[in-house]
Amino acid sequence: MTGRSNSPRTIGGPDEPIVYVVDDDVSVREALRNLFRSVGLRVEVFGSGAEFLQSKLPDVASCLILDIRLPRLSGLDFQADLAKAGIHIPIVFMTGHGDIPMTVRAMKAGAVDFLTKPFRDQDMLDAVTAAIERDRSSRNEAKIRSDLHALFATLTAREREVMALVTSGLMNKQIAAEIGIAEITVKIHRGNIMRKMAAKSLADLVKMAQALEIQRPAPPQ
Amino acid sequence: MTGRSNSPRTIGGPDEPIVYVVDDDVSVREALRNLFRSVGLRVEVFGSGAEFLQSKLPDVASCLILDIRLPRLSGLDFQADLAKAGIHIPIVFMTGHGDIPMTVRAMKAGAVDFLTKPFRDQDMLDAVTAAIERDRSSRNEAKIRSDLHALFATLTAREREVMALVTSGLMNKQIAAEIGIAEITVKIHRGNIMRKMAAKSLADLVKMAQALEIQRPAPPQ
DNA sequence: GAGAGGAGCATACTTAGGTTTAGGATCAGC
DNA sequence: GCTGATCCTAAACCTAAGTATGCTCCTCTC
Repeated sequence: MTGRSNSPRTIGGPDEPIVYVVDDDVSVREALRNLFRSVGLRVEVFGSGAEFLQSKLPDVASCLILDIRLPRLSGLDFQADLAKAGIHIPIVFMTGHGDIPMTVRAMKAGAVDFLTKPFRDQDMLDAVTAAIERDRSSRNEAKIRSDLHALFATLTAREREVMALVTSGLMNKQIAAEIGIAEITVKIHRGNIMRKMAAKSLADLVKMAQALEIQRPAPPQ
Repeated sequence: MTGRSNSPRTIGGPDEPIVYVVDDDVSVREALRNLFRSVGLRVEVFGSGAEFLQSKLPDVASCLILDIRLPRLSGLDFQADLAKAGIHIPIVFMTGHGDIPMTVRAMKAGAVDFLTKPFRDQDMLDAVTAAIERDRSSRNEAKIRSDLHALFATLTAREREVMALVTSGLMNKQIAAEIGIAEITVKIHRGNIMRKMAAKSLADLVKMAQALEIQRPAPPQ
């Protein structure tokens, strides 16, 4: 329930998911645009991967419909380029004449689905629904991690060191011995860490350390 | 480095990975048997899925090579049956005449690879190597979870309840108020929990609770 | 060269966590 | 009816954690 509207035709709201279509065939683009608009999805179409890359991508759940056979750059190579560029968007491939190795490569690289033309409208809609749902949850997780990283970034080097040791289960006195400072100083750092990370309890901090994949630094030798 | 032998031909050791081959064509079975043995892999071959199910599977890293077109039960259906039966083994499919929808279905269901006949020996070996590696790490994780569950099973109902509240970050007095007992009793439970779970610190216990996916029980209303 | 920020330490104090000892109450199973 | 397990509690005691005040020293920046 996103509220704000009961209409399935709500298009263009700031939080509405977007379907990007990249295909060199204008008739395919228009057919897909109509299909997605008919179910109330916001659509952006492009004639090439380059065009898609030049557009700015709003920060909302989205997915990409890609023809495997694009004129300049194949869909598979474009998928690889996106991954290298750090753009993670669920991809649904379409193909008129694909083969199994292509399919395997695409799926191994994380494609959501791989549809053969002609496909049923419902199959495409199902794939897009799954893709957007996948993007929604991965965006959620990314948001949580990034918020946590922002807090972690406010820690000083010493505080990070102490945080790793605290969340690995060491007592203050052990930490003090390990890094060669007084126990009282560890307590001060620890208090600062809790405040800066907005942790309400040690359990909280341990979970944050887990999410941040903070490792206890190996002691020298 | 598994040690014990420098020979790549070590076959049949108790910790050696196993490749299972299920194909109704005896010549395919023998060709694959020879291929895998030539690189020192232990192999078991079967003419049907039923035969494979009747054999006992040792607890070592393994993978399954499956023809998509089996006489009685298709490879895809067999894959689904294995999943339903709780048998999780990485599958490498082979096909002489598969299509893209089959490939997509197999990959979505977790297949490691999907090779078209005739395939190059090296492609099969690469797929098997990846599959066994996947099984090895998933077995490792499963082992850790199961050991943890065994410890958790020794806790009484009350201890589990307290563990959930402790690892959610509540103080002893808050836990006592929440479940209506004295703080001293919470401390006793807590001590028992630490001992039974073999946790060396609270941080340790929190990580265990995370791995066990223990949720704090919702307070009534 | 003044100020800010980080790191460190001491003293003093409060609260939280944890153990031991010693019980009482309930319930299942033999 | 006895035994063992579980749950609960109290008193006494000790250790760990956390906070506040006040100070030194160093380094980087304006």
